[in-house]
Amino acid sequence: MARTTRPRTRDSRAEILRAARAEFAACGFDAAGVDRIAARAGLNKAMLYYHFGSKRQLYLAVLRETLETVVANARRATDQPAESAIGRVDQYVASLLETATADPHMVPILMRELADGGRHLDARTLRLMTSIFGVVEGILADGQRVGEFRDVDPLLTYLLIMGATMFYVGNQPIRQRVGRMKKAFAGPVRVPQGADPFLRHMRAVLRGVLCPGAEDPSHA
Amino acid sequence: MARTTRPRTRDSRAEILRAARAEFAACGFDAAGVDRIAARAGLNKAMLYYHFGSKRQLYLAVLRETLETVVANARRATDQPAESAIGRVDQYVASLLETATADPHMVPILMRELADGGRHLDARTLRLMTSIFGVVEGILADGQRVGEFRDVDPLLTYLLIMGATMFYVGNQPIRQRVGRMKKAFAGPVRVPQGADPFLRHMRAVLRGVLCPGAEDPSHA
DNA sequence: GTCTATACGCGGATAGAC
DNA sequence: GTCTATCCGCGTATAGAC
Repeated sequence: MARTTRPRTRDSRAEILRAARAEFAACGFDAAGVDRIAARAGLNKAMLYYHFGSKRQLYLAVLRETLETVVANARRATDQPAESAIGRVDQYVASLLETATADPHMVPILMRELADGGRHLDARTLRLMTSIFGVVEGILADGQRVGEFRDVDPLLTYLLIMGATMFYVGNQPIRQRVGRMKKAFAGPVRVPQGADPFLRHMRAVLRGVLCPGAEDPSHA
Repeated sequence: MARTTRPRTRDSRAEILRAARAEFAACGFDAAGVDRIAARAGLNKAMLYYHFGSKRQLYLAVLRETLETVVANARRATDQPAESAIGRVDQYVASLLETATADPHMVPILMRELADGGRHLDARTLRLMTSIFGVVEGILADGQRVGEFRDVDPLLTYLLIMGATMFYVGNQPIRQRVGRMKKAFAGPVRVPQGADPFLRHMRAVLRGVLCPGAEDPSHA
């Protein structure tokens, strides 16, 4: 009964959303073209306005879907009871990286909205962003309550994880280009690829700042 | 003799660059308007093309100027001989944050170019980006040589610092908005502001991951 | 629900006078 | 070096047939 859309619209709505995500990721809101979105979706431009009303509402739908995925994955990953609070932090970071890697459009979309100063965010979408922070905050509070964690600032920790992850994923194109033209450069710079080096690094970083007296062997 | 531009152009070139930086930061390359840039500069649109040839070359000039500032400030800050390698890391982070705060257009410009996958970067500008990495790499190599640092990956460390700094600065508008509408929210979330909390946090983070057996009191 | 056709302004870029 | 005037295509959005 909560069927707001009719049963058999084929899936033009979903098709438009898919196309819009790709276009907004590639161009950003202002530079995105509704013509291109419609073409990518294999539909006509008028259908965009029939289903979403405006370019902006379509963009908001894409943004919400993206943030909802991040929140849902983070909650699912961290709700599994782990043996320790730092284990839940690890699960959060891994979930974030996996989400960001699974959809190559996620990082550009979020980075562009950040560069826009959150200009297009309405209250509901803004709450979604704070929900992601809430996941980190909850884990840190738990760890601090049982004395496993130091009293570090949750927002700074949240931004550290988010910034590092977004940059690691978002920098991949540039890293590859630099690696390809490394002829004239002296440095045999090992360029880390894939999830493992990053996750190991972040485990070391977060243990170092969160856990008191951690002289763990995870640095080898 | 190396006077490529004539003495008295008033400073229309510089004025255009200033206006272009603001516009590119606010909109990104594709969505930026040469009309708006010319208007902001108090000049005519044709002057843009007279001085820079194309929108893209103008954008590249802005990008290079930005990156050159980052590199120059980072080198100046870290070339001062410090008592320890970790002290030079602190100086690098502080220089980066100060540069990013001094010019409010820097972070959006760099984040948008990152979201674009470095699409507009030519070889020369790409080298400028690697120069910033080179600064971090040099400090880490020095510290590792004298046994002060662990053998952490320089690129992952570079991305950690850069990502955290860009997100801390770039998130300020959203943080302020969230703080302003915190009525309906339970959490009395302390929102860190200014340079000091961030720099203290980063000092703790980087000591934890770089320095072996650091049970320092900087966490209080 | 899906399409075609169209309104109408703004996009980058250039020509040419002064 | 600086300006005005202009080319021409693409931008979002809408009207209305089927």
